[in-house]
Amino acid sequence: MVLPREVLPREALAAPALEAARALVGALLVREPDRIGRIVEVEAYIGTADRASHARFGRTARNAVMFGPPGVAYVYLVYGMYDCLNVVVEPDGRPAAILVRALEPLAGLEAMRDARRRHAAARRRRPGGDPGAVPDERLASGPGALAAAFDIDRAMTGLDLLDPRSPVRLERPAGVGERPAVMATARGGIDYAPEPWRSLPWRFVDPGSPSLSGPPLPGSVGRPR
DNA sequence: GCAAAGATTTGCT
DNA sequence: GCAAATCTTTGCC
Repeated sequence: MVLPREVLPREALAAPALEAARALVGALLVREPDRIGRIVEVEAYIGTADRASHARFGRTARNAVMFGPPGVAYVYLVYGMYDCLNVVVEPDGRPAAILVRALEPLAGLEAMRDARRRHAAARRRRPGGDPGAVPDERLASGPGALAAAFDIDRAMTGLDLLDPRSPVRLERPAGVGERPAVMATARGGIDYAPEPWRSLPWRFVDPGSPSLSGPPLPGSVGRPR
């Protein structure tokens, strides 16, 4: 991208999870050598009491990194098919993670399209559709699609996303940048969780983005995204 | 050791 | 709007 960038400061992610989540909206996800996306949708999963969080069973082999220091990647496989990228937040010892649900593609769109096609072909079950045919702005809309477009998988769990040498990094435009307006809504895909967890407004989006996943925002016009 | 369910996506009815 | 695809993680016997 044209503008100068800098790695996100770790303090922004050591903050309480809801603050860290807001700070991630508008940040950049960089995938070496050529892919960049602007984060426009995230969800927070906080503590062992959150009945929607993987940390609700306490510390296990899978979620161990959630209990570690902030800025580290936690990638898990969902429904046996899709990898999902989380950013560990809050200080060491407190289990919290932010699920990165959607990006606005900024650079490397062809690489994203190729990666989507490659991952779809690997799951050679269903004939028909071509995931590489989605419009540019939807190449990384949804956590599974995002991980596919950026070639992110479970082997990257534990990777420091704030290390300038990491192949996947969190950055931001350098200098004094205006941050986007952020809207809070309920999290999705957690019908298994009881109230109040199911309805907590722990999903944060840039409401102006054409790259959001899921149903239309409350109050938005019924135009398709 | 086995059964159940899941932080999703896609295509078809 | 609904259901299938797919396999790891977790819980319970």
